[in-house]
Amino acid sequence: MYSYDHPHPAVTADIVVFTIRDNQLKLLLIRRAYSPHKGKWALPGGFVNMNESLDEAASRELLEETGVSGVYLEQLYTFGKPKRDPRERVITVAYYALIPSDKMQLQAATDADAVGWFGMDELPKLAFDHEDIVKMAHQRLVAKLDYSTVAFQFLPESFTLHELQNIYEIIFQEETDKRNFRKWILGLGQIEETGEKSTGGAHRPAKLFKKKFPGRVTIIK
Amino acid sequence: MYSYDHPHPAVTADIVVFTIRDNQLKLLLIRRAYSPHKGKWALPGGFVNMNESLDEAASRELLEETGVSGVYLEQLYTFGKPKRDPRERVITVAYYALIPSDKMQLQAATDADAVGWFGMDELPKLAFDHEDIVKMAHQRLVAKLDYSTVAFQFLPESFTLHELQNIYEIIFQEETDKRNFRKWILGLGQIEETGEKSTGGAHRPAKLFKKKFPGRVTIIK
DNA sequence: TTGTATTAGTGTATACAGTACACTAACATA
DNA sequence: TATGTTAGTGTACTGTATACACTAATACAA
Repeated sequence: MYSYDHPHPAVTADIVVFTIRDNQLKLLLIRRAYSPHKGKWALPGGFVNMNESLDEAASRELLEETGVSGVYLEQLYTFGKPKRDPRERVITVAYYALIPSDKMQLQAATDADAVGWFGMDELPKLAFDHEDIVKMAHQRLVAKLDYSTVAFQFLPESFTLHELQNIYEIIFQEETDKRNFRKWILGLGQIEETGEKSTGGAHRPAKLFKKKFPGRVTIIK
Repeated sequence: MYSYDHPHPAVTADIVVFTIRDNQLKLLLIRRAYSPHKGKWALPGGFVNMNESLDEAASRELLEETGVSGVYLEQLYTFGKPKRDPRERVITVAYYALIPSDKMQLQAATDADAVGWFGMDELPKLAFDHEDIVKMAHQRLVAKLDYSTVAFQFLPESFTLHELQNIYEIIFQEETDKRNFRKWILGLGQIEETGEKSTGGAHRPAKLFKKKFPGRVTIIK
């Protein structure tokens, strides 16, 4: 039992987990096992412990609920309307995470029934105000493509220029000229050839590239 | 006495209040009357009440501690390292506010001794981690000048182009070409002539302008 | 082995936005 | 009426963004 002389809200860290799969921007959701909103889909997340920072809480929850660690994670916004949660006053510090396509299989580490990936245009009805959180995360992601290298966080270690262009086209929902894209992306000076070539397709093999600064998200222009 | 079956942090809303005065970007600080950090300067702010949203808490605190209302206020970031406050776990949802020069006299509404405006390059040592908060607010402000019309929030109802240019130069800390600035700012289509002219100077009077969408901050480019 | 389907890879011309730059206009005051 | 001070204006140049079409290299099937 913990007592205070003035009322305190509960604080959670919830995470909007994005990945790209099947040529779609997808979102990880968890089906709630308990009331309120039992059976509805919701963002992964949970209470912030007293001895951990907000960032730590977010990455711990991400690991616990999805099995993923070491990915890009950024604080998004804090949501705190009084009646968000019917039980008590809950303030949610929302984060968003970007999972590269090759880390995706880790998703199997969790109970498959309660976890699902949903395309942005086929989202189910969400618990609490999680729809607002998702909307804001999506806006932030789209905005950041314009002035940073966040998109690279969806990439595996080595990749073709076509794969990278695909990521931009999927998120922006519009096609880009191939030559202009290449000129631009190479001009950023953030990627370099590995020397290897892609293999397998019934077509000319593509040069493989890698990030010059893997963990880092750079502000461009 | 308020009891919970797991520990809850306290949540505050603190505000970084900017204005432009004496050709400087200035910050409002409050001298702490009580321990901890008694006597040190700190950001205005306080606990979020259980029946108000975070935005409401921020604008209430702003009003209570500075007498200012109806100004631009935007959530900045949430700070929650475990030992930020020596008393208990405190999570601070930080906001920043922009005060137009003509609303400045309202500052006199508060206890003058405990309140002060400080230029960004003459800040005193701050309580808690408020220096981090200020730094981030300043970065956000500078960044937003590039892609929005936030700077207009420093303007009074009518203003000259020179005054507007000054705001940009002060925040960016660099001079701009007059003709290029005018071409650019008029091209945004966000301001229009009032028909009036400035009066008083020993020089040619300047046309006065007003914002087309006063409350609104537009994303540009 | 040859043909076909498929993706990889490349350059140039044009439009547009950003930048550099200097003089005249209108007022207040001495 | 002369002087000091800020307001106001246009053009040439530079660099970035855009539009656009063909050849290269592989897998596979005939």
